[in-house]
Amino acid sequence: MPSTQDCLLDAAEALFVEKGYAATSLRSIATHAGANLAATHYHFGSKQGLFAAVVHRRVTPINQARLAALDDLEADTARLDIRSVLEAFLLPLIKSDEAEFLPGLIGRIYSEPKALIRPMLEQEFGVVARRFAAALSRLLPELSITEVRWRFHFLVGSMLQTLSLPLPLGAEIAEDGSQAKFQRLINFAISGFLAPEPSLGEPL
Amino acid sequence: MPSTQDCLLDAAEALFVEKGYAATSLRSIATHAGANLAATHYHFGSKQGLFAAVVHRRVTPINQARLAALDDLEADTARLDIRSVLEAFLLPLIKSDEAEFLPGLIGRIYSEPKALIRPMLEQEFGVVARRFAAALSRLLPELSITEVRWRFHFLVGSMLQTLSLPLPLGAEIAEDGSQAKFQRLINFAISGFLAPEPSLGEPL
DNA sequence: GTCTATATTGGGATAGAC
DNA sequence: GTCTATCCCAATATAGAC
Repeated sequence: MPSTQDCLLDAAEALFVEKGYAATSLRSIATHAGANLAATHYHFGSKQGLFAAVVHRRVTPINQARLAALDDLEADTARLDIRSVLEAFLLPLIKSDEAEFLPGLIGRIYSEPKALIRPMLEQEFGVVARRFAAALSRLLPELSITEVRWRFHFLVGSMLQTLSLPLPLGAEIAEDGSQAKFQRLINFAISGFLAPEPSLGEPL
Repeated sequence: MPSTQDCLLDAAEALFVEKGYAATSLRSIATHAGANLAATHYHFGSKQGLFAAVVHRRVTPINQARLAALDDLEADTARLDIRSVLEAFLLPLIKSDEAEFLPGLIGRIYSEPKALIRPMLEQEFGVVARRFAAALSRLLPELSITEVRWRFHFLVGSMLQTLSLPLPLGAEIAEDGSQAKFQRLINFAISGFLAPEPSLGEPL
């Protein structure tokens, strides 16, 4: 029997993913969790505290897996290439045991009111983003570090889009599995990372 | 002197972008617009109606510009290549006169509760997505149409990420202008589109 | 078309018994 | 640690005067 805390976290997660932060009431969370309204305040202090706990619970193991995979790669430079680094970043998303709700949740994180989420973003992902950008930069010494950061930024955007929408806009049906989607994404991104540095003149 | 309707649309847009749909009250919109609370219901019927009007006002001219640019390209096949198609899709975002609030707004659209926004998404963007995917598919005949749609999907994700966050996560400062960001994005995406079709085996 | 005033509902948070 | 009951406030929406 899961604890009340876990029931609340599970219910809150599902509802935040579906409806977003502001549109989800503590009452509905408590109801879905089979718990009492006051229990949310007892355990998490506030709605914001509950949200932070929900995010932290999922993001922490993912980011640990990412950094561990990168550590492994950097300890064995024979396997270190762009593909392996991108896989170290992306595959924890689909390999994790708890990967069921995680995609939608991470998609949500980016979209909540800035005042609420921007600090969490930097705190939860800042270290990871910097370490992966640095690793990629060493593999792409002909690119400026700024350019590498932007390309990583684009990759994150594609990742979030893939996590948020189950299939491309304008498509009929034909769902791929998560694995296939991520294989497509990694293939696309590798090629993007290998592009030459653009000339930033004004011909737009 | 702008009309009350336009004042309401402007204020609503700014607040929806900043705080999201659910977290924005009609009261605050009316206050910022210098209008009355009841005026929102008179002009737009409901909060949802106001939101739809805000989105439609910005998205329609952008999508018209996109389709017009694509029409021009397809009428002059000498200029038709991947870069020109991607530019036809992306440049209206920064060339438009009203491009100030638009980026954040489009970023928002994707993140609101699915029940509210998914139908609008398909209606506002479905045609555009299909036409651009078809154009790209003709330029990349060696790729399956499914693969092309996915790559376009990744591009849209990168675009939204770029519109939503002003600079890459983990970066210090060093802001590029919009033009430079989009040049980087187009350069990255062209290379991605030129990648060979991936083999979708299971080695993940 | 624009206002005031209000009806009605639902939100987050808390006090205090058990 | 969990409950009931309640406070207080903000929300959307509407009715009706001007």
